[in-house]
Amino acid sequence: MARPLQPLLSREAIVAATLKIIDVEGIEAFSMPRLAKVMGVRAPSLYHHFKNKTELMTEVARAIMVDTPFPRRPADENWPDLFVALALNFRRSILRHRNAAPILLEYLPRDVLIAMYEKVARFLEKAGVPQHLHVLILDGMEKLSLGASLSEAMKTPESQAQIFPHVDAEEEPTLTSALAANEWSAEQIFEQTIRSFLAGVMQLDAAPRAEAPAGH
Amino acid sequence: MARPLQPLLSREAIVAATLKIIDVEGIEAFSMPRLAKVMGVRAPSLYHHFKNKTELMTEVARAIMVDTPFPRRPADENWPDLFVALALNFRRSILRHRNAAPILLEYLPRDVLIAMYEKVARFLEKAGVPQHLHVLILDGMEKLSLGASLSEAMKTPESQAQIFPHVDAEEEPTLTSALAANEWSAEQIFEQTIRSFLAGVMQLDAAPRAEAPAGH
DNA sequence: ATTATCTATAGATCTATAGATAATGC
DNA sequence: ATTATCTATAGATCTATAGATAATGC
Repeated sequence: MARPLQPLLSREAIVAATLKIIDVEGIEAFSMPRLAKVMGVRAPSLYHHFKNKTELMTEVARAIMVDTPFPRRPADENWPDLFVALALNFRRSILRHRNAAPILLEYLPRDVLIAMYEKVARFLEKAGVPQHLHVLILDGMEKLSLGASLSEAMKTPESQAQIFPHVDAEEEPTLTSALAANEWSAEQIFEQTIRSFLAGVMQLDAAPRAEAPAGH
Repeated sequence: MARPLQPLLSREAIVAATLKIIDVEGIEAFSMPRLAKVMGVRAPSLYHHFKNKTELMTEVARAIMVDTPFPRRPADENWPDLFVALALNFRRSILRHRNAAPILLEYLPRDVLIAMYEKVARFLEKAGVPQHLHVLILDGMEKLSLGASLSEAMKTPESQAQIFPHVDAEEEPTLTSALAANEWSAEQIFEQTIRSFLAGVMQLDAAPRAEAPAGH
């Protein structure tokens, strides 16, 4: 065919097709020839749009995170709600493409996150949260969101319902009864964890610090 | 050679050699022929000890986690110290083999973790931490430890010193000044995050709950 | 008989480049 | 001249199995 009348490929379409293959067939099903076949072209044509597979995967990881919605800002005194909402959106973005979790780990789009954190830091400032806590708060939220989402994403379909898979009532009686006493779903635990973390961080400021006994 | 006088291979030695290749040359350098060469045998001999690559990788992930030391138990009233110590040990285990992080994500040895959580749950019970909080505490610690360790492990050598890589002072002034105001190293933030989370969880119990107004 | 190696190899890919070709836009 | 496809292919692997072989242990 040589050059077609209308372009058959675009970076966006290639990224979308890549995600679709990974979502449906899993990450090991992906290859450039497989992608080409899905898009009705030959593999070398893909290299006209991406210089190599790494560049494509970088873009895929970005696509997973980039349209995580930034939540409506709550009233200043309810600032923790922003984190709950943002963390849940983050989690939802990752779980929408759970098969792609390893790609996200490898190609985590730092710049996308950083742009969000700048917005959040501005909000924290406006809400009167002491500046020396901002990095702790942002980093903690990132780690919790990543840990929760990635480990959730890697669960097998069978173990998706359970908080902790593979617990044996005989061998782990205490843990088994703790699980029975737990009142929350995985998502509720996630929310509660974020809220507890933030509440604990604020205690740091309420209590006098070694370097600066008075509050800020 | 056919059967040698002394066995050349063992599961332990194969796992150790696998980790060494991955540690030194990275995950993409690993293959069964490469492993065989390092061990001075031919690739098919490896299949006498592991039925396939997945079985080997499962064992590798297990080896990374399995000798995470369980910390000395602190006095009951200092129970959060157990989590700080355990989380740091967990983190250290992962960072000892940072190139293997993707394998750990894919083959997370649930049973190893579960055995630890049973021990921790027993300690929490003894220390008088309300049972309905145990799962929240364990899950939160797991997510924080995983998120922090995996994202730390994936950092490039250049960005390992920074809390947030790729922050631009022009584009992210608020975040930049928050970073300047941060007093902690990555490890200190990690410890502080764990402590804050646990402090926040305990507030849940101090405050009356909807279902059960009084404490437990 | 079982164990632990080997040789040989099926069979399936993959990534990426070189260079041809035809359509497009200046 | 540039763009977007194609054909052809170099070149490098990989995983895993079948079946041979020789040492071991009962």
